[in-house]
Amino acid sequence: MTPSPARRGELLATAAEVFAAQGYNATTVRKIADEAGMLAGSLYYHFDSKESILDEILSTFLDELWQGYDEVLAAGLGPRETIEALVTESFREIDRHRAAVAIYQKESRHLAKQERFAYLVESQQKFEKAWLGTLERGVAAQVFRSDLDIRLTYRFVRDTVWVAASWYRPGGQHSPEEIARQYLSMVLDGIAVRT
Amino acid sequence: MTPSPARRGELLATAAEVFAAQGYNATTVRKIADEAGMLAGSLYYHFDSKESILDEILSTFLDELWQGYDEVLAAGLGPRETIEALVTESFREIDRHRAAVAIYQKESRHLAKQERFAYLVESQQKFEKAWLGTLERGVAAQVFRSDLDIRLTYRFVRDTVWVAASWYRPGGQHSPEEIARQYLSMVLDGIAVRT
Amino acid sequence: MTPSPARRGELLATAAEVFAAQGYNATTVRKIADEAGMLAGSLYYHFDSKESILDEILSTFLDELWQGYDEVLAAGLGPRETIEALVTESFREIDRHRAAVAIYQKESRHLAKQERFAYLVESQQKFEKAWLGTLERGVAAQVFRSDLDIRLTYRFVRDTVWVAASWYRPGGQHSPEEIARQYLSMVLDGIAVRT
Amino acid sequence: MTPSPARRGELLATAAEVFAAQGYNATTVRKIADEAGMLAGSLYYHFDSKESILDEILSTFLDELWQGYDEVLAAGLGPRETIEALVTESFREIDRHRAAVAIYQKESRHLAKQERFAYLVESQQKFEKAWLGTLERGVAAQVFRSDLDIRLTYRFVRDTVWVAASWYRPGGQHSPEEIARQYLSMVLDGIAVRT
DNA sequence: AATGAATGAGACTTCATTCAT
DNA sequence: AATGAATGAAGTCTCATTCAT
Repeated sequence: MTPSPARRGELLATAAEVFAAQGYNATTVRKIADEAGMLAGSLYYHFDSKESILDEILSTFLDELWQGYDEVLAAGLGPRETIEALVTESFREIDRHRAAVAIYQKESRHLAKQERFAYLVESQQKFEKAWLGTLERGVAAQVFRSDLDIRLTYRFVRDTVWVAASWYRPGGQHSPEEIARQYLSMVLDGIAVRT
Repeated sequence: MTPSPARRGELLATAAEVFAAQGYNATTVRKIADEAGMLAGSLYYHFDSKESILDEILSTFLDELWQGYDEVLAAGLGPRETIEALVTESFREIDRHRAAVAIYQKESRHLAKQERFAYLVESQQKFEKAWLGTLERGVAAQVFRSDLDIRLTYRFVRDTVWVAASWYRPGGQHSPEEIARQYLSMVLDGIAVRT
Repeated sequence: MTPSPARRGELLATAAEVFAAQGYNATTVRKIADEAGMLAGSLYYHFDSKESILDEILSTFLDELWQGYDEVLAAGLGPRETIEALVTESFREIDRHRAAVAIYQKESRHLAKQERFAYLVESQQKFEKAWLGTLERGVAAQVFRSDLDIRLTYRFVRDTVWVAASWYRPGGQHSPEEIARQYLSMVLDGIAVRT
Repeated sequence: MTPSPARRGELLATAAEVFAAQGYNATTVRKIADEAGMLAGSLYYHFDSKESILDEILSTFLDELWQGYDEVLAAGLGPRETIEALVTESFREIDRHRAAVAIYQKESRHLAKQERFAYLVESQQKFEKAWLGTLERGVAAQVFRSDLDIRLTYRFVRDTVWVAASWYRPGGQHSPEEIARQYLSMVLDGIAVRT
């Protein structure tokens, strides 16, 4: 007999998978229910609405993400080490919450317009502050190049990490840590051979 | 009986803008019509269906993209120069077809399942062949690092370029060529200061 | 297997209150259960259906009402005294069954169409016979005015009494008997000062 | 070819009729559409929602009602004449808007809780002020009896008039003015023969 | 070229009801 | 007696699409 919170969790995972695969709008509540082996109406015993399912998926993910990030940011590491830790943590989150990350990527921009999803905007601002700040510290400390537009660099690093969610499959040949290592190597040192 | 091509073009541009901002599924035909200053039904004088609007936006974009790419690929450049030319050309396309690129990014994966959009799959395959091939040539020629997983590198470079469409605004402070130059600098040489 | 009659009675009272406040159709079985401190499904241990709850509320009320009315009608009073007694009895019923009366007022018309609630029609016919008959006797006996349309008078007196259920609150400053006295005074003698 | 406002008006009248007959909640949007000879979805070309149909029915009715009432109240009549004019005006409104009045009677109490229908509360307050005030003036001027509870009298007169909507059928044997005359006669002078 | 009105399929949601525990 | 979870029918609403004008 599965107790209630476990069932909710299962349903959320199922829903996240479907949202990620088809897009939130293109996903019907019936599709989720089918996947969960129940009727569409039955979902409403567990959740208020389709939107609240989405909400719970995203907020749960962001809560966990920030737990990891905050720990890193509080550790007092140097700029380069901070970037390395954040990227590694990010790939771990992608590993754990692949579906949620994919949804976040695809939907957050237009969801952010809604009152209910205001926390997406907040999160994105904290995000920017953390990364951009670290990069700036690194430039000041002459760890990162100063000849690049810093905002461009920020976007480059940020995108570089998160787009991975669109093709990443948990249980593939590379562990999240290995992918992080290679990504960091490219981002930090480039793909060209040094001459 | 054939409606004026100029009007069609305007309507396609309007539709692309709305699709990019809200997502294809979340965009109603009425929203497009509103934006174009007409009623929803009137769009059907110009187009067969909502889907055919999307189709025309994407295929027009890809046609132009491949015109540029094919020219680059036919020029007989070295691997590094080819990558540089492809990236630059890509940013030019983003500049010209920002909305179409954004739509492509968000929707191509699930559209590709439909017969009608089979060309998206073809294009993506040609794409992979061009980039991956160039990277392999580069590794062989000892221009690019050989210690990295080549598919990871491919995804890294590819995504890194195209996600830019999600934040790029034509007419901003950097020209597409300038952005390309900085991106290339990061991708090729990394963001870390050389020691 | 028969649940306790006391619990049934409480639940019926609770349900009646909610039906009266929100209307039968607008009342969900869950709302009743909430009010009773149980879950919706649990009501079905006590009752067959939502409709049977309504049925029991109304039929219980009408049974009691007719007990009182029949006593009055059997007492062999004169027409004026009969009207006085019926009105007084009516206000006593409103005092005892306020919710049921309010429901009856609002829902009886369309419920009457259903087989199950045929007794509402019967009751209404007996009702009309009792009141209209008494009024006619009164006109014949020159106790009531003969210059008025008798059906209009009937409706006037009937409605005037029962609508009171919509604002009456048990335990207010006037007893049912006092309200009956004032109503009768208005109905019989009018509100204008005699000249 | 019926121009748009006329069509709206027809649909509103149809909807009002159905709402009055079956109750707002028990009325399905499909029933209204059937009655209007269209499909359920088609109603949404003309109206935002089922609720907005109800809103428009009620507010249109109240607007017209208050136009009539305000004229009466501004005429500077004595208390008895004011009551007579208000009652007559009320029966005229019942004649014109029978369905709307019936809906108002049945639904206004619980609708009033919603923000959107706040005007029902306002109207009801103006209503009370107009009638109660007139009655008080009449008592002071010794035109109405002073031995009755004035609020009871107010409810008596108010209910007396409006419940008529529940049985009134336009085009019956009595004109609204004739019904008003008889009601006023009962209310003012009572139904008992004077001795 | 465009409007106004409607269609019809299908979406999300509600809710009375059932039933194993 | 009551819970927790689910069913299934039905309800409101949305939206791409059609078509006479």
